[in-house]
This record gives sequence, structure tokens and C-alpha cells, in this order.
Amino acid sequence: MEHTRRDKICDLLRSKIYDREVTVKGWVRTKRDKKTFGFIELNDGSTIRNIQIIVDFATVYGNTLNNLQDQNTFANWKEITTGAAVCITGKLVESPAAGQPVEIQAQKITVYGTADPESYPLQKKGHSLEFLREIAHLRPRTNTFGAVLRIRHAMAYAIHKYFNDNGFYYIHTPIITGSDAEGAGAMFRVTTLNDQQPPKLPDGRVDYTQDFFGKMTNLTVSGQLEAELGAMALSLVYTFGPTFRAENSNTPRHLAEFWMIEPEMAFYDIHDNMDLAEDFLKFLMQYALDHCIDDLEFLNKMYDNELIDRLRSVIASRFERLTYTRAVEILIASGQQWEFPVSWGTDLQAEHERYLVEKHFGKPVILTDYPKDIKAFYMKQNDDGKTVRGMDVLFPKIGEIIGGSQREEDLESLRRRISEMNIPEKDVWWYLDTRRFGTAPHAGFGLGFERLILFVTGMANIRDVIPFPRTPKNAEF
RNA sequence: UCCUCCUUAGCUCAGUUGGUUAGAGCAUCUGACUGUUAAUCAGAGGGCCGCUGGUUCAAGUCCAGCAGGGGGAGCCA
Repeated sequence: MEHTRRDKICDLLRSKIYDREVTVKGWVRTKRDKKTFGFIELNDGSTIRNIQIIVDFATVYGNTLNNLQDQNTFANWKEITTGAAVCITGKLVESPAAGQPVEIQAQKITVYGTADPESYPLQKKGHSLEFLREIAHLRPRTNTFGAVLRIRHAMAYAIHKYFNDNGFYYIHTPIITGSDAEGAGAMFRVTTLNDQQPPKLPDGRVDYTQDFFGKMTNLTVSGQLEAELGAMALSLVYTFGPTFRAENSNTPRHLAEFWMIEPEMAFYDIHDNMDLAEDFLKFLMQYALDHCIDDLEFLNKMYDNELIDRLRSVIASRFERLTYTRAVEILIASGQQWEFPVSWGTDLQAEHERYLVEKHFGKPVILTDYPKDIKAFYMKQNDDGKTVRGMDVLFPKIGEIIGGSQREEDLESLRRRISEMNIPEKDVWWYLDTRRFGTAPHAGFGLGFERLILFVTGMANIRDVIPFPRTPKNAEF
């Protein structure tokens, strides 16, 4: 096939240099027939917008549709259906009609790949998100998923940019882990043992010393502990990678495989941690508004009329910071009827978080200083002996978007906590070593990437903000 | 995992107290149309009514089980 340079549609739509030859390659969204000419709407993924191509049949085919009996002449035109991949060369001109700034007067059309209209599942009208999940291999070709995927990319890039520009180092933490000390949820086993006849110990249990790694291994549920090791040398680090939870969670906010961002900062206390989290989130939202406005406007129009206002409102607000204890007082004093009663010492339920964020304060909330018994072992204990320096950032619509804490840097306090929570010290000897050798105050947090994308896109279901969702009973594609 | 709702044409959905041959819009196909833009107009084709079993003279409709999906909850990010 002859090679031709490609003009990106996003560039052409912005161009003011008319009457020049251009070549576009992309996928047909719609075709509209007339008698002597037709229109093609072409999309190449560079923008949510299509470019319009006008095809004068006399120019391109030397004939008109009145002579349809001449099948050879119009075989090419008939192959141009929704979903077909084509290459079109023509002249870029100012559009004489409203609806688009420029259009292309076609001179030559090559069809790379047809899409049989009888069986191609995407049509030019809208589809339900549930249906599109069943064809996740084709849904990137829709306006909605094009927009979501471009925003997802922009947010991934903005995350790296933010940390890089602020002196953080990207550290790659392992995906296969031999520790299950996180306690963050059920794990997926990684093994190469024969699943029919695994080697057994005398007591009947599987002998993992004969497994690939010589021990039981799983997919990671968090890179935090390893990120802390990096922070104890490079001061400012972050991880950004896939994590896995084998929980049987069937909700619009949970995935079995999701991506998480975990910065870890030496010499930060919980207040520095909160400052960073707030600044970071606002930066990401501003980045989306600055770089993805076409896609955001589409999502705002089609799915969530308050999306752009909400992003702006979060950027403009100062996140409300209060202790867990104070939050419990507010909830008790609210006089609301709760499905789950509020009392000091139990974790807040979704209804409580929603009340604080959406009703009481009307803006993002950061809760701190939780009871130690409902939080992880590594959180720094307060002097009151009851609470730890954890912090959760709660957002409207999606609830907890960030969870973090100042970490316990004192070896003996940490060992006591590990013992209380029945975690074998031999599993975390390497983690304890950071407290043995040059320990320092430090803090960090975790941000669920897809939760962030949910908020930034206004989508309602987490399965629609990751290209190939992994959920219980679903690992297709 | 629990509660709840749903499953009818390629898609989105109607379908009356159980009663002849199961409908619509969009999509597809055929045609009309001198600038359309989710074009418009006319016509045509398209159904294991999720699966299995039951009740009944008769089941898309009632009952049970199973499967898949949505929403809520829990777990969490």
C-alpha cells in the first residue's frame, strides 16, 4: 500500500490555512447520501470532533448515483459505512455551511477496512453504557469512550507532570509480592504449581516452598510499603501502578484490577500531607479543564450537567479539615435518621460521609485522627493513645477518593502495633529495618486512579472509566 | 456476600384481568431528494419473548430454579 502522510483531524479543525491538499485517515462515523454528492463524518481519535468530507461524485467517481447500475464505479462508495477505516485525500476549505469551520473536498478515497453494516454493532445513534460494556473491544470508537480515554490519558500524564515538577521520583514497586501484611483486602494467588496435584506438606497443606518463588506469592494490593522504602532514601517518591483486590465487590465504585497513585514523603507530617493532597487534586482538575475542555463539554452535556461547575467549585474551595471526633459530634448533633447509628469508635458509613460533604459543608472534606482500631498498623499514633494520624479526603458524589496518613516512625510503637494486629514480624522485617536505621517522620497517601477519573469525567460507573474492567465473574477481552 | 429491580428485533423499549398472526422508534436494505450535519420522505426485511421446569383448555404475561445485567448496602481505593 502506498504510504501517505496523515494530517490529524484535531490540527485541521484548528487550521486557518485553506485551499491546500490534506490527507486524513480515520473511521467513518456517518455517511449521508445525496444524488450527486455525499458527506462523510470522519473521526481519528485525535479529538472528539469529526471532520466533514464532501464527496462530489463527478469529481471522485466520474459519475453520479443515478448510474447505480454501474457497480464498479461505486463499489468504493458503497464500502464507506459506519465503522469503516478510510484514507481520504482532498482540499481543505472553509466550510460554506454552518456546523463546522472547515471541511475537505475529496479527491481520492481509499478504503482500508470495511465494516459490514449488518453486523457492525455500533450505530450512529447512542447506545446504553451497559450494552457498550459487552463490546468493550469496540467501545473506544464511541464519542463517550473516546472522551473518557483521552481524559484518562491526560490525567495520567498530569500526575507524572505534577510529581516531576515538584521534585518527586517515580518508583516502580513490585506487582508480585510475597507479603500480605497490608491487610487491604483479599489477594489473588500467583503460582505455577500443578493445579491438579500440587505438592503437599505432611499436614496436607500445599507446599509453597516448591512454588516458583519458593514461597506463597500474590498480586499486590498496594505499593505503599515499598514506596516508604524509597522515601527513606530519595525523600519524595510516588508509585503509579496496577493493584489487585480479590474482594467480591459488586458496585459501581470497585474493580478487581485498578490503578493507584501513592506518593510517600520523608519529613512530611500529616498537615504537609493534607496540603499536598489538596494541591495535587486541584492541579489535576485544572489540568483537565485546560487540556480536555472539548471532551468535558461533551460529557457535561450528555451525562452530567453539573460536571464542569463541580470541577471549578472544587478548585475554588478550601477543603474542610476536621477530626474524626468532631465529625462524629456533627453527625450526632445533626438530628438525621441514620441507617447505621453513629458512635465514636466505629467507621463512618457512606451515608455519613455523604452528609458531611454534600449537606453539612458542601465541599470536599478531609477527616483526620481516626480511632486506631479501625485503621492500618502503620499509621502514627497520637499521644492520646486512642487515635492515629490518618486522613481521608472525601469528595462529593464518590466519597473517599484519597486515604493516607503520617506513618509511625518509632520502631517500638510500630512493633507493638504489629503484635496487637497479629502480623508476623518475620513477614515485615525489611519494613521494620527502615525504623531501625535512620528512621524519620514521613507521610503519604493513596489515590484510586479510576475514582479520580470518575470524578473528572462525571461518569457514574467505574467500569466505564477503564478500558477493560475486571470485576467478579468478568475478565473478558 | 446481602437487599431489590430488570432480561421481548442489531439497539432502546411498549405489550391491558393469561386469549387469534408479538408492536413502535432508531439502525439495516431499496428508492426519492442540489449543502447535509443524530438530515428528511416513501417502502421492505428482521423475533427460541434469557435458559430449564411447572400451573393452565391456553403463558411474552402466573410460579420455581438457574444464568446474565442494573441500582442500593457491606468491604474498600
